Amino acid sequence: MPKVSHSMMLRSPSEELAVLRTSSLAAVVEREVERLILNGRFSPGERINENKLASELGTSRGPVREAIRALEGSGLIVSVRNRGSFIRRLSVQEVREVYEIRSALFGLAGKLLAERVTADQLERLNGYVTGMEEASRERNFDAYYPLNLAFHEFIVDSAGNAMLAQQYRSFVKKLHLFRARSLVQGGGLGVSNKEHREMLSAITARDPVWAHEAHCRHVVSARDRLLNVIEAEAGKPDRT
Amino acid sequence: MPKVSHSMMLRSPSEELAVLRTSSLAAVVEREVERLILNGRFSPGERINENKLASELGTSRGPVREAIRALEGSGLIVSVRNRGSFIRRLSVQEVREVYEIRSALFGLAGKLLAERVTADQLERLNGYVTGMEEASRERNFDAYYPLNLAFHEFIVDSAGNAMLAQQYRSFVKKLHLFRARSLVQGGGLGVSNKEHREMLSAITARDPVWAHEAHCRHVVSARDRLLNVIEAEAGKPDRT
DNA sequence: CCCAAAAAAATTGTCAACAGTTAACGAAAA
DNA sequence: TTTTCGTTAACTGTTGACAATTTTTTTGGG
Repeated sequence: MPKVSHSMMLRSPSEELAVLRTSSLAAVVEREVERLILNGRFSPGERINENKLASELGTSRGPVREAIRALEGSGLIVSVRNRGSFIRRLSVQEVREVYEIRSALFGLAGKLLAERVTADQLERLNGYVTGMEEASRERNFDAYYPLNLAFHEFIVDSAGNAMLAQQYRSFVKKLHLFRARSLVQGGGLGVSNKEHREMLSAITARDPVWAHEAHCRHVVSARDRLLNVIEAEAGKPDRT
Repeated sequence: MPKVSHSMMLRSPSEELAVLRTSSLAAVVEREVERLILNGRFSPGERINENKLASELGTSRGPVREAIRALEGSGLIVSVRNRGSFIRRLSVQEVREVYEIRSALFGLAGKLLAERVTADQLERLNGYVTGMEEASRERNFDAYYPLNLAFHEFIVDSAGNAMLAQQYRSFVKKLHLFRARSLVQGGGLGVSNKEHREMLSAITARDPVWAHEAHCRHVVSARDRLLNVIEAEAGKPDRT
């Protein structure tokens, strides 16, 4: 009896079977654990109990261990022999490192996109940006964030470098491994919109150097906003 | 009885045990398989036989499967359910993608290093570059390549971003997944030396923008050399 | 001789059991 | 009361077995 379906995305039994035919149980467990991490159901530093997880997902420990190793390979989990596997916890320094790398990757995406962008793509990019500006004016955060996410995804997906897109996503995921996940995507709507506008201008102008500059800066400034908040928090320790 | 030691780096029995106490068998297998891939004992596209590998390394299939999943997570292996796991094979397009990313990462390393380089580090960098120039004059390839490798490693390790260093290495490893591994590190000693000189100058000048430029260009030009060779090979198909 | 279907072998996917290690708990001594 | 030691429980590491699938070989017909 596959308890899997309970805690997973809803799927019809036939679909469930179709998935099991092409991807191993380990792969299913891997996706599920990643989801649990990204949703915050697993917190950074938390230990993963193989037995518990296996019975919750209705499998044995074998596939669970394989899934854990896969996630370890992609940097979301850290294992210590005989002690267990833990959700990776990023220090402030490591968050800084992630942003530096992400900045370089996103800058590359901007540059590549500027060199190859099509009219259709420009139109869609414009749609995202004006949409975000509108949502921002209306203080409609629930509309803003999905648009913001889609905008960034669209850029890295349109750059013509699949590995780059995958790596970029991998580093965005890593930011969920910081203790204060909620702070990461916070703040600075007005500033962001201005930056988005410039990115769009650079891409529209098909200017790779400018686009690289603008895209890099956008991530760096997101990093600075986050570090400022962290520093502010460090000042007034308590409150939780 | 651990047949492991045969195919691995030589270690005394006590050391062997010390390793086994801190790293699981799966981790040992993972390192070993990675070594086999990087040494070319496993070729891109080749299938990995779990039973065979397990008995060769003196373990059971469990740790082997875990190791395979870890390597899948870091992008060296691809698995298909019920068919097996295969050493990943990179297309020319994917090689191009790897170089683009590597260029961005190495450019970042150069920029960061230019901002924080110490006198000691400058001296060592200078040593590498003059060493390579000397080896190049003497046509001493056996001396050149280790120096070249150490030079690049030293740069990414000194940039003050551990994750960047790890990622950079990961992408260099991926280049071994191209069918013609041997071509990857070939050619262009004179040109490389000129580029190395400029990189050193930019770092010495502590000029982040220049260093970024120079480091990026260095990787791009390595890519172009490789792509030229590939194109030349495509012209005259046979010979193997 | 070649092709298709069936049988056999090989290989992967999953599981349950066992061994070894670590962590938790409680009792005895300082 | 605190600390230390020993016992017990929980958990991880590894293995071998079994089930399911794919690949190879064999066999029979055209």
